[in-house]
Amino acid sequence: MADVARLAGVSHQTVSRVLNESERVSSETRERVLAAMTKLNYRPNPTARALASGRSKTVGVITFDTPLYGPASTLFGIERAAHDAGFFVSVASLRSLDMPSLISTSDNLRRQNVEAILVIAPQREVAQALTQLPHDLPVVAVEAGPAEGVPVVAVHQFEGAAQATRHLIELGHETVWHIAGPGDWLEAVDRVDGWRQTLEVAHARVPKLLVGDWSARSGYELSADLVRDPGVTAIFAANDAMALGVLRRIHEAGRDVPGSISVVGFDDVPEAAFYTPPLTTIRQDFIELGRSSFALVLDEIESGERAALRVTIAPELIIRASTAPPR
Amino acid sequence: MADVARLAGVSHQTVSRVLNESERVSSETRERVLAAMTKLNYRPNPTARALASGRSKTVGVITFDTPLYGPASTLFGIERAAHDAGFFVSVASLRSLDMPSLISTSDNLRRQNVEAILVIAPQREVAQALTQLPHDLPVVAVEAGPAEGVPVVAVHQFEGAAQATRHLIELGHETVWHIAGPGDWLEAVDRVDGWRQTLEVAHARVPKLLVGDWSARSGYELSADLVRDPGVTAIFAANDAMALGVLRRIHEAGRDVPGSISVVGFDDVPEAAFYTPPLTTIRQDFIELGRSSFALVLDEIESGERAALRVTIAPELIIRASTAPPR
DNA sequence: CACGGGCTTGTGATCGCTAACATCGCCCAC
DNA sequence: GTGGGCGATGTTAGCGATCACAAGCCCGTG
Repeated sequence: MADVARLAGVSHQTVSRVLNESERVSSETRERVLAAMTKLNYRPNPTARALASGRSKTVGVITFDTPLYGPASTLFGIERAAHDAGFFVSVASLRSLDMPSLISTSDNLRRQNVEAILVIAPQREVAQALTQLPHDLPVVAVEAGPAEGVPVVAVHQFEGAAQATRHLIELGHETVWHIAGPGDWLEAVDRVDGWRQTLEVAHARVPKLLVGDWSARSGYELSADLVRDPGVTAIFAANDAMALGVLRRIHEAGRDVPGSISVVGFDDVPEAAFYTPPLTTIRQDFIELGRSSFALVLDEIESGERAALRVTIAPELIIRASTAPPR
Repeated sequence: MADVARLAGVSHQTVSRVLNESERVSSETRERVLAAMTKLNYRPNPTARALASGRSKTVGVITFDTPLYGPASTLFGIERAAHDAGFFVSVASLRSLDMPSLISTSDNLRRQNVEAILVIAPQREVAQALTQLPHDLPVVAVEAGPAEGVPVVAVHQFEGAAQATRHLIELGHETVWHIAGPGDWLEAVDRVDGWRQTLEVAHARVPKLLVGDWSARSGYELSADLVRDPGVTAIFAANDAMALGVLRRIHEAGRDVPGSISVVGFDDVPEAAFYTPPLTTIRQDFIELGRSSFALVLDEIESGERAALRVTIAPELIIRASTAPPR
């Protein structure tokens, strides 16, 4: 920086002003400084800037350690948006889902001078702990979060589940069985609610809830009894992987999809269209989710104000060959 | 830090020494300083450290923008290992796969003071560009990379493809068709080589190569002709998603897997065991891949020496129900 | 013609830490 | 007794930027 200043015949502070696009520099001087920068191939040092200004052009993302499609895609969505805005992304994963772990992870990020923290950890414990985090930094919960205290950007899970259930009811099924995600996941809970309330509105019986762990295996195992029951004609799995497990089980049991049983998933992973049969599911736009989340924190960072408390992204019912009217 | 020094009755430099675990501090003083740190709840500021020392305890990961299972899992593996070693991970994605983009991305990371760069971008262009990167920082190519000049940590693709092909040949198939990944992916190329050479060794005819884009859709579309040919009894797809597309196509064509056609995939995504039928595939341990990659850079960082040029991780053939002897 | 005010630019301190060198005891060997 | 060596600690400069304030200049106005 000193070299640039010397070459341009100005002080280091003027160079800094040019760098920060201050209005208080004459265009003539600015030109001279810019030319010097180019000539010397000068690039500002973000670390020094961060130290002096407290601003780092970096956001922290706290995620829990999973290669699940949703969180991974969301992370990429965030990265993409951050990159476009000239921000860096520092990732930290949660060791465990308790409060101390969240605090210490956020603390680490914080010490790195991140300007905001995005949390992709849609478990109830984490959401709760989130409200306890210091409020000096913008914090946004992505995918799911607490009801209040922290802004949340999420797909409307309730609505998605309702769409799935309604679709099956409207096809003429008497009721719909549900294989839920783990009870400590907020999304799982919302989907259960959407499913249950839709059934109730339709005056349909609410069958016993089955709870899986998002894995195809759990879908496979939990549906063992269901497929033996000829009364079961419609199953809504809380994600595509579990739906896949269900499809597998039904196939092994010699029943037909959708002839004998209809199945709906959730997520619309890229492969869902190629399952046997192609899966009717609820699409979540994770990239958009990441993008919106980043837009929200960026807004908070720049305005200095607390952002809207909830941004909701609409899910979309994708109808494929795994659903049909009951026989 | 000054506060800690004052409270402990020492100079700030001594505090710094304690922080950096220098041997030149008497244990008595160290205790006093540590006590003061605890009492004041002092945490060192990584930014200032980075500025003063040039060391940041951060590694950069360059990835290209994709939610593909492999890269995403690898990223998590790296994060996990980095976290365990007390390192931060800064992620930057590549705008495009050319050299300028790689250079500028690595430059960004570099300015953030990262101590090493891991590149998850197994495309040929990137690998080539990689060798042009400044060598003042440890750089490691993960998943695939150039033949020389940059250390590479990767699963042995050739071997995996050979295992897949051999498995089919040993079952008695006359030959094996292959649906490859995009030609600019090093892994895709290696798999093609493994497939071709295995066929040649077995004196089997080498059928025309089909080239997809990793998506289930491409597998589906490329296999349209194959399934109409009764001579086709074995297909090896270069990843599980494409294999899924193939399974779908075969199913639609009314042929049976594995009765009429055997199919093998690559990756062993968690869902592969639940495809219809469960997919025989080659498992790649992405988490281990990430872990090893980080271990390698950590070693380079700490020793200051250039690490081994290639770390290879063995793939594993997972036999499931999609393969059988030809009728 | 002197003075106030707006625009530009410069000066010095500062962010929180580490590097390099200086200093201070203390013990040992000659 | 004295010089040397060594371990422990302190002092002084940076690292590369920003911030707060000061200063100079030009202009319009009373």
